[in-house]
Formats: sequence, structure tokens, C-alpha cells
Amino acid sequence: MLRNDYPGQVCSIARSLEVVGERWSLLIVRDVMNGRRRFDELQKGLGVARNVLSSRLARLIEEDILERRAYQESPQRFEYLLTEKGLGLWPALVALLAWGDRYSPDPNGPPMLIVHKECGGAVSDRGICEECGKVLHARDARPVPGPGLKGAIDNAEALAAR
Amino acid sequence: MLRNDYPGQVCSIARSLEVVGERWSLLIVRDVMNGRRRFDELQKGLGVARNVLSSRLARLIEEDILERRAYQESPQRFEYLLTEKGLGLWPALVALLAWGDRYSPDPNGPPMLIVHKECGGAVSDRGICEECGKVLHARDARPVPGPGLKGAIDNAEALAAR
DNA sequence: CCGAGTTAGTTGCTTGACGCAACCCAGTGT
DNA sequence: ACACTGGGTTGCGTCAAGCAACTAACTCGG
Repeated sequence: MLRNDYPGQVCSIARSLEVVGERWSLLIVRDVMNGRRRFDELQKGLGVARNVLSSRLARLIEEDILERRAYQESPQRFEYLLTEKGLGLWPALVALLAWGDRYSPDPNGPPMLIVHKECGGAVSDRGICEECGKVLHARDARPVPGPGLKGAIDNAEALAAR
Repeated sequence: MLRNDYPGQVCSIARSLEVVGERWSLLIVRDVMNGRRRFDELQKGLGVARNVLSSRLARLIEEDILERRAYQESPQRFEYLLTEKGLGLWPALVALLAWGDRYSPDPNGPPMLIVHKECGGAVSDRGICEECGKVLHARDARPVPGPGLKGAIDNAEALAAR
């Protein structure tokens, strides 16, 4: 994605996409949500160029979606945490995850599942617990590896073994 | 080969974004959902370059999100319609709309609201009717102009009057 | 019959964001 | 002392996005 303004658009979807519609932005938010908080961790996990990661993190901080905080002095080391606004993206991520799983399914099954921390129930495309029916938020749920992940790991090992 | 893919990502969010994460893609889907079906209509409404619109439409058709159909012969004229897969993006769009309205509010109020066709109730960020509590789908809801739209129109008129 | 308008694109040129690799710097382990 | 790690920045080439002009098939008004 190139420039990030959609001139003349009077629509909250367009405004949202100005902020998180750039390539990598939503994936960075997803990774931070899943506990990846450090620069190198994010860079290796995503395979994004370091300069691009750097500029995306700066933009996400500017937009108050992430917060940068030192987790140790000497040497200074930083971690990135989600703000409330950042956590507010959870329903959109869940919807995209569910859409991908439903309409472009992995033959091995979904690579990642989201479960309700409290009761262990599966989370629907609307971010609702299918077990207890509660409308959940980012902190109420956690990701667990799904059956599709195994296939991907086998695949990666086969590639590495060549 | 390295075109729009997020290499090494085993995640349905990443796979979803490969398809709809490109600039304009989601806005095109939104417009088609709101009844804009023709090339020129989309081009004027979005302000996107014609060649970019052309290539996005081709990609969305290739991914089975849109369908191209002639609505008249002689001269041949085409319209673009959403498939089931395309309609399946509705919850994600609703979540992004709600996120924009909540965390980057327009001073005049939201420019667009979504209401449940059946009972007229407002639709929540999860695509649930706040009136009757039903979990809705794309066809159950319609957009209505919100208070923020008036401000934008006034603004546009002020610009035009100069 | 001629020219203007509508719809649906395609072509060609230019710019700028992204990917890649290399480099930098401070501190730390060996 | 030297390499390694974490957290970036710099420089360069490529490819996608923006802009404008052009094509093409058909219709309509004078």
C-alpha cells in the first residue's frame, strides 16, 4: 500500500484503513496481541524489512495504537505494547481470521484458533464465545495453535531438509 | 513470485490480507455492498485511478469475491456483484467502521450508520442488532447517512464556493 | 450524417513506497 | 579482544500507484 490517505472519502472504514490499511500494520498488531513485543522478534516472525518495521512501529505509536516502553536500562531495550485503541482492533482481526478460515480453508484445518480464556470455548467470527455466549474483548481470549499449524511445520521441515 | 504474499506466514489473517489487504480492495467491496456496481460509479466515488480500479476488480473476481455480469447487451455494459465470499467480509467491515467511529471520532458524529433492515435497530461493532439482539449478515443490514455526513457536505460546498 | 456524450476500459510515463543488504552503535558474554 | 545481540538507520533498485491521454462501441440530438 502506498500513500495512506483516501482523499474525499467520508467514511470511517476509509479513515480506519488510512491508519491500519498499510501493508504489515495489522499483522504487527496481531503479533503484538499474541505476545511478540520486541523489535527483533517481530522482524523475524513477520519477515518484514527492518526499515519498514521501524517506520510502521513509529506510525502505530503516533496513532496511539502501540506504546513503546523500556523493559530494561543498560543496555536500553524496548518493548511495544497495545493501547486500548490497539486492543480495539481485536474484533476486526477476529473477523478477518474467520473469513480466511471459512472461504480459503487450509486443507489441514485452521492454523490458529481463538478460545475464551475463562471457559475454553471457541470464539466465533463476531468475537463471541460459542460456549457461554459472552461478547468477548481482546483480553478475554487467547490464540491456540490449530491443526493447520502442524501441516505447515512439516512442510517447513521438508523444505529445510532438502 | 514475491508479489502480494506474506512469505512464511501461517495465519489466516495474513492469508486474508493477501487478498483484501491491498489499497482500495476493501473500499471497493464496501462500495459494491452499498449498491455501487458500475465501473464509472466506483471510479468517481472512490477517486481511484482507472487502471488501478481495473486491476483490483480483476483480482477480486479472480479471488471469487466479486462477479462480473452484463446488465445489458448492445452496448455491452457490466456490473459487479458480490459473491457469498464477498458478502462474508461484512463483519470485518463493520468492525473497522466501529473502530474508526470509536477511536477517531468525527466531531460531527459518525458519517455513516448501519441499521437492521427488519427492525431499524442500530448495528453494533460485532454486527449484532442492538434492538432485537440478532446476529446479522450483510443482507440483513443497510447503511444510512449519519450526522457526520452533513458536516462533510457543508465542508465540500464551502470548498466549491470559493 | 456529424459531433458530443456515456460506459468501460488500456497504454504510457513518472513518482515514491517497499524489499534487501549493509552498516552503525551500545552493551555483554567469553 | 573479539564476536554477538538488540535496535535500529542508510542507500539503492524495483515494482506498484497516480495521472493523463487514448481506444472502442454504442446512443442521441440537431
